[in-house]
Amino acid sequence: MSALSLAPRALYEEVAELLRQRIFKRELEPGSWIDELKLAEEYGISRTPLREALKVLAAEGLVTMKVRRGAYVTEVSEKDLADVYHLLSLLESDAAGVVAERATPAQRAELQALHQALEEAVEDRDRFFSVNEQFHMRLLEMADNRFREQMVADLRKVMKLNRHNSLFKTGRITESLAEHRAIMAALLAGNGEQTMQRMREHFHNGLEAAV
Amino acid sequence: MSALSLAPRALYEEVAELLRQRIFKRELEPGSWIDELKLAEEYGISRTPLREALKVLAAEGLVTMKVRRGAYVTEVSEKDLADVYHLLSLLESDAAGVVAERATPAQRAELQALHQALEEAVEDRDRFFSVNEQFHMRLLEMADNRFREQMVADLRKVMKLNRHNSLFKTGRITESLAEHRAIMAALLAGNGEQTMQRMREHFHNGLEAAV
DNA sequence: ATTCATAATTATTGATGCAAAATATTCCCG
DNA sequence: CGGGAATATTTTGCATCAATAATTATGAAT
Repeated sequence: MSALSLAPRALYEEVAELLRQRIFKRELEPGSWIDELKLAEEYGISRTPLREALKVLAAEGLVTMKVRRGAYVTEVSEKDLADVYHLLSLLESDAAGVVAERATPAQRAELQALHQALEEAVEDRDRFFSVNEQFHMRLLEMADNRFREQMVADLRKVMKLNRHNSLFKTGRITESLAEHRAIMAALLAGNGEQTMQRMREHFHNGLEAAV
Repeated sequence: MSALSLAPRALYEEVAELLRQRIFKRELEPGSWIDELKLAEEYGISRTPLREALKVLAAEGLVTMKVRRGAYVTEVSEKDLADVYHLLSLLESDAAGVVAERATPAQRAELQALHQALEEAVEDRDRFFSVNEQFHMRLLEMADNRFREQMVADLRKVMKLNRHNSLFKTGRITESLAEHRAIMAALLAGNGEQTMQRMREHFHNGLEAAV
């Protein structure tokens, strides 16, 4: 148990994070009812902060509140996943286009460095995914739109409700890298339209067949 | 006061709606602190449902929670408004493109009818805006992506925090109508790309100079 | 035996109370 | 008279308690 925290969050925030983890780990299964009393006892807290945490999670789309029937872990259909993925593609592609047109030289260099790290991680699966994640993250931050960042974060959480925990097809590192290379070229050239288009294709190719 | 409601919402939902209205009416000003105790007394309720309502509003971006310092009405900067507008344009344009490609004949007819109503409302300002709102609403619904609908709804709420309550420039009904006509033509032709492009331009032209 | 109604149990929702923390105020000292 | 520390007040945040609504179980009647 982490005794001290530098930025002391409210209890309901802590609980929200704990519940998120349990939902992603499928300890709390989609569609199942969330027993407030049991969880409150389990965490040794009262039901008040737990209820507040559930409201936060409901806003994120992770749980669904039914009037007078409590909270349920959200069930995502195949269509839901496709819808969410479509929006992620739209938002992140646009972000890439914006960055291509507006990024400072320092930012371009940073992305280039991340891309280089990606090239060098081709042998190391885990590292590749980790650096890839970092790249998308930084790109999003550089697009400098907090509302988009929040939306993408929420959409990604919904994506994690899926039993296939990865957003992307496995075993296409080589193709993915080639696409990344093309994206970087357009981005460094400052071509927003092309960057956006290539990022969109990258997403399209990366879509897990699912099911 | 409506005595009976078919779908009885929870108290915190009712309160959330009341607070939304007060925020939009600027009775609660952006940046100002929200006095839980005073509001609870005013509504004759306890702090518990009020606190839950505030969490919902925080998720929508209307209020901002500060640890151990309570809730504040969110302040939106000019940049925030531009960012939100950019995302609305992105999401709604894409929706239009999707509808152009996937709409059923019946849906196309419905949009056509709405457009016709718009043409006929050119003399009546209020009616024009109302029908226009309806058109965008139905289009969004037809795109059939509940996550997008939720996001657009939230973004529009943030937009309403602005003191200029309208999203669009005033006194450009003629131009707006011409753009709508062009959008409809592309939509009825089933040309998704063109519909999207024209909707994006429509948004671009409609952006209030703000400030 | 099956169905409908009523009662009992269970769980959610709202109210109240208490403790900790942050801010404002006051008092004392330089 | 000004600055800083200590105290007091205000307010958040969590816990406990009460009430309302829903579901399930039980019993009676057809």
